[in-house]
Amino acid sequence: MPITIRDIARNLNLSIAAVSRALDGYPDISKETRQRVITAAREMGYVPNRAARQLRRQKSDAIGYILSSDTPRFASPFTSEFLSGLGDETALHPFDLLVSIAPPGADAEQAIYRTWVQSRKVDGFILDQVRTQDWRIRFLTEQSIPFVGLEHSKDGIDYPRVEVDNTASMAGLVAHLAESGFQRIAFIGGPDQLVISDERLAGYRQGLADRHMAYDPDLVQVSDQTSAGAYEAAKRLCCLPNPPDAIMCVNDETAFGVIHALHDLGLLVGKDVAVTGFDGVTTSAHSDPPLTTLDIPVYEVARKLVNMLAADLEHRSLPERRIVFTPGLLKRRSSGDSPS
Amino acid sequence: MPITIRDIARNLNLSIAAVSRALDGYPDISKETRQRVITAAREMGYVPNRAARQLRRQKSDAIGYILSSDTPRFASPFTSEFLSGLGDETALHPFDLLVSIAPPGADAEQAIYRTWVQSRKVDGFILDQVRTQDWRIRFLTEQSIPFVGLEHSKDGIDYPRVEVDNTASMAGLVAHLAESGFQRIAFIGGPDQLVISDERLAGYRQGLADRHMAYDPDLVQVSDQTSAGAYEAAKRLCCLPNPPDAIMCVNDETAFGVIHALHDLGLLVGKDVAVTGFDGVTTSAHSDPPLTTLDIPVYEVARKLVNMLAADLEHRSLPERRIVFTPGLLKRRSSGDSPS
DNA sequence: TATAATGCCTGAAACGTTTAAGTAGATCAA
DNA sequence: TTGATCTACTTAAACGTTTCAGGCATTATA
Repeated sequence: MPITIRDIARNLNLSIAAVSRALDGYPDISKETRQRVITAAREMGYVPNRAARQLRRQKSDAIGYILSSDTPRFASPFTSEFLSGLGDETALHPFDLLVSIAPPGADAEQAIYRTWVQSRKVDGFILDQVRTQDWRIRFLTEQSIPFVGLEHSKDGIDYPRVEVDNTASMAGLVAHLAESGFQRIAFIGGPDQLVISDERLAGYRQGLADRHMAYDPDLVQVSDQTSAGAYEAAKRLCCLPNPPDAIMCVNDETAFGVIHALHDLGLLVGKDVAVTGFDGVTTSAHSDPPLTTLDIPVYEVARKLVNMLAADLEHRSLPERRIVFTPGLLKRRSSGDSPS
Repeated sequence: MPITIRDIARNLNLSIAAVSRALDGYPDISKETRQRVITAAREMGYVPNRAARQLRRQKSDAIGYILSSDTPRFASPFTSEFLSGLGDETALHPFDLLVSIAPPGADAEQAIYRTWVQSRKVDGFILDQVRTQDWRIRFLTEQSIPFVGLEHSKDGIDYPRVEVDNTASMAGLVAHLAESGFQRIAFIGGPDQLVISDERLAGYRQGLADRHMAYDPDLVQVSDQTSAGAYEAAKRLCCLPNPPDAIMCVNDETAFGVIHALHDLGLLVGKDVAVTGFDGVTTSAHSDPPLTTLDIPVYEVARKLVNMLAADLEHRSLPERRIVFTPGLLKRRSSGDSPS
């Protein structure tokens, strides 16, 4: 039987209220009593019962992250780096991290968010894979549940968030490919509700325009951010009468699938066809060949998000409600650069 | 304000007890009443308050996984595949998954397990990175907290677990290297309290003995399962007066560090020096060159563990208290095999 | 000296469930 | 008719906290 506050009270001949207040540091308990309580608590190995505290305080001291079904898999390098940041940072705050997966289907996703909100399982949410129109953002705003997001939806709601400068950096990457001599540049995007798909595609188009290169709709494929999906998309591109000599991808995972497909087609990646990713996951440095990509510090981004949410939940004012990261261009062999 | 059982009771002119029992399916509620309750609950969007339920039932419906500080990082491929399995499988059960990280130091680790147990944060634990003498296993057994583990400690306690046939498979891998013509085989292990370090080293030694190859203690390095640590260990090995022509690693992460070091030393991996890993994480297929490794279905293993724990917590009897996986040998270019 | 203020503590209610124990009313056996 | 047995509920206590509203000394103020 775990020790309760009542045991301490009995031992010290105090009321449970006094013990509770002493532990919480209320000023109407004498210094001396507080000391006695604190040492007794430690000696007896007291740990507050979470459920009781939650029930009374009406909060859970937990933050939630629900993997969207748009996210390929729990195990994708992006997700794992992201989770890693979330986990490491939450550990530094008095919060728990609750992770789950939304079953596929919009209804199922709504159900799980609703349940978590209603059952007060968590006090706030971390959102990623934000969509241009995102019901989650409207829902949580309505319910006044704190949340932070990676990327900004177009719902016209201002929430604490981290953004990546997708458009400009993609345009820059187009320029890099063009300078390396690649002429016919394709793009494989993700599900098109996603903000990143939208913005990265926009950057691709802007990059082409900047260099006065023609935009060919045949060269734009929609995929699902998985390497399996990308494998198929790449094959479709290579079957075109006039196939591309460069394939830009919405994320690294997609790029890995493309590289795989090109290998299978006997094409030399970085020479016959350039490939680029987006995210700069650590494994991108170890692919064969190493992947040219736009590096976002995923781990840091995740930590920042937790930080923002924690500040919000603790009613500290946020230093910045909006943080913009500009990805760094990592030129590697997949776009023809010689090994460093 | 979320809907409570009390709101339903008021609406239907029933006692809260009746509503509670109706929802829980007790037989002393008439079919008809139960139906009314259930539909009302659905219509009103009732979701039970977890904290209240936990407090009353004295359980949390959550299972815990605390990353050991022996684990390199949240973001290692092994961990992420493992987490992925845990997450996917818990989602299929009426449990939450609570993940945290033990701060370094044995005391800090004890503190977090104690806190989780005492505060009843979770009903059971998943343990990995099991050590030959593992206080966690003794502690949880003492406290009668259910848990399952990956690998079996030598504490003489019988608990539900998944084991990998480390020794035999490592011995087999030695044979494969020897057959490929590698003569001087080194081994980089992990922290030596770990069961896997122990058993994989034993397998290495047995493999040498099987082929009547000499065991040279200089060729055995202890590292920390990270690629950074392995990088250093590999350099130490290569500086020996009589350096190895093959390096076997306790896990894939270690192998990645070794490959990196060999690249930097200008050695050709798979030709000058063979490298092998252990785990068969998905990224091992995409390293440069692809890694020869012993494949454990990490994802499946994690799911099995959750399954076992869930069965235990739900008082279903376990079909098997001990599951042994035999890793498959993936021969790839890092040990000299030509690309398939 | 009466009254107010202060310091330090207690009692009791509340959070939303679950569950043991109790109770009307109907049914049934003798 | 009496009492036993069911059925279908209700009452109330409990889980371990937090917190509101006092309350009793002691000290300060008028």
